[in-house]
Amino acid sequence: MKRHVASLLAQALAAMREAGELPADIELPEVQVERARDRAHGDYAANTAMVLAKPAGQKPRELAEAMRARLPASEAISGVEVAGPGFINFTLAAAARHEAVRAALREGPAFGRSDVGAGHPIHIEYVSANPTGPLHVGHGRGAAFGDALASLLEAAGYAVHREYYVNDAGRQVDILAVSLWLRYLEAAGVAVPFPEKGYRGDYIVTHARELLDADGHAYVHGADTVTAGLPAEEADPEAYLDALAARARALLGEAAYRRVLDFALGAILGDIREELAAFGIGFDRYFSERELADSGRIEAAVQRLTEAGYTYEAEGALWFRAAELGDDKDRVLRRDNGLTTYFAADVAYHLEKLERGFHTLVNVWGADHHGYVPRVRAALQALGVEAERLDVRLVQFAVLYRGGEKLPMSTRAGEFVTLRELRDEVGKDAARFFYVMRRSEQHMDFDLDLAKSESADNPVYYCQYAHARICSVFRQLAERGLACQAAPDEAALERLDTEHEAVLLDLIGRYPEVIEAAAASREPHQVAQYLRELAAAFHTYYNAVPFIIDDQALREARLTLIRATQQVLANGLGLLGVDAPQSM
RNA sequence: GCGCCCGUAGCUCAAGUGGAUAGAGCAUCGGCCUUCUAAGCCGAAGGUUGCAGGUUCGAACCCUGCCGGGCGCGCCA
Repeated sequence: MKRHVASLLAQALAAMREAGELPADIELPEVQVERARDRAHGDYAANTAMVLAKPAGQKPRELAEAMRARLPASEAISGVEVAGPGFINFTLAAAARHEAVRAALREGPAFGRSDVGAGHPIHIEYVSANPTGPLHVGHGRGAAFGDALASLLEAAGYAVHREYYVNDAGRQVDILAVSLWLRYLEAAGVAVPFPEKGYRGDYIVTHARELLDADGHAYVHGADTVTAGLPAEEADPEAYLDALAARARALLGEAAYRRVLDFALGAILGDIREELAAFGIGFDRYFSERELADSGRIEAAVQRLTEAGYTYEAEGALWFRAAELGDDKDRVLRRDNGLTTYFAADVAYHLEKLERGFHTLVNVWGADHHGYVPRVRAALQALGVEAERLDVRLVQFAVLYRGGEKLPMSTRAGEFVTLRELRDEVGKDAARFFYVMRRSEQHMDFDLDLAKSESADNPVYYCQYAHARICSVFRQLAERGLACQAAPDEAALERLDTEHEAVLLDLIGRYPEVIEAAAASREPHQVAQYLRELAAAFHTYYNAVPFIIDDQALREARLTLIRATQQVLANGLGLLGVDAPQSM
């Protein structure tokens, strides 16, 4: 519809130029049509006349009037007015307004979906939490946001691939293996002091026992053998930990060490996947950093940067000239000990994604990684990749509140709240809705009490209740031995003449545009915001107007309207990963 | 110190990405009410969009400088 209005305007402009009402030498602007913010301004508004006023050397309002005179007639438009500083406002004909309701019921779950993405392959990476411990509430927001965004892009017609990048290589994984091994020794009765910087969580103890159950005492060594000759921990806890890891590898041998490491990774990744599944999130692929390294792609990526002339050696390391491409400083690709950096792996990963055929890459990262964006951008740029192909969405952490008190959150002290705990407390639906209710870059306060409350104050509850309430109306209808007999296309929607109904009709008609706009700007919160508006409009309607009335034609018109509302609520909530319950 | 993000009603946040009179929900105040679903419904009040300049027909949005908050500034991942 928006496009239809825009094309009418474009035709008007062309006609004006043809008639000599516009200078032939000026460039015609791209016609912008938007939804009128105020219903008193009709349904759609165009600012074309104001944009054109200056180059055309005419007054905006006069220009608008001239355009109005040249507009082709359209069945969908019942009125055109010039208002304010020079807006051209369009009012939809009733039939066009009703079409949205009929389309919602005809298309069902597909209503709101479009093909603007044209099947364009798009890769979206999110969560990607290190496999060294359970997901916490910081990951939760990235998970909810990333998944909603992926669904949104799908709804807009993109071929979406969801991926989780697993950092299963490098030092932290060795520390994980050592941590688990030490807990395993404890479980087997060998007491080795647990290092300060090891992973101290209970989950390590649990999985260590599982390893003992599975493999028996195969990896047991005496406490003295484990610690003999290691540097003092007090002097340098990190160096001690590395020495301990080296010792584990030496004592166990490569195969057994690898077994312990893989067991630890598998167990923790299993926990993570389980939690994500309970959170309603699944990935098309878990991409292993280790496989990336084994495939030689990291070396290849470094090589390509070198061939492109963007590397140099200094202080024993290989550097990438990031500063030439907008970063603050140059970055190390290969350390003086010969190992490649995390950054090098990430360059390789991004290249690999592009080679898989994804034209657009979306990365959902925690906002604490923002300093990392310029160097990745720089690397892609150095390899000739257009900057627009990578979109990094930064997600701020949420601060939890309970009873008006801020919950302490410190990863170092190990007192982080896990996603599991959050879900146990407020439920999947509330958690997911709250997480995506705000713009991702916005710092956000997460009120646990509100999320839990079963009241209209709770936005999730409010939206879900609207859906359940409509279901309930139809149950009531059946109990009275009635059914909505009119097919959507036959319902007498012209009988809907209250302001409440006008608002609902308007909102339903806007849904496809909301999806398209939210996908284009990659902002799922627009959908959440819209759903609150829709639910509010429905509840107000419900309170003001009875549905189950004697006048059959009017009754069925109203039932058709709320059935369409129900469909849109279900579709929108579905995009956000929130259930639309039949009853509450 | 440098860089990025943020600053909107008492509180939590929107504002279709430069449009018309900056909107919701809590909380506050004033009425009503006990209904297809019940935890209510209707209305009012609440603002120099951190401050000061600038850009233009038009700025919460773009530019500059301050103020305040968050994060980042490893040959860690």
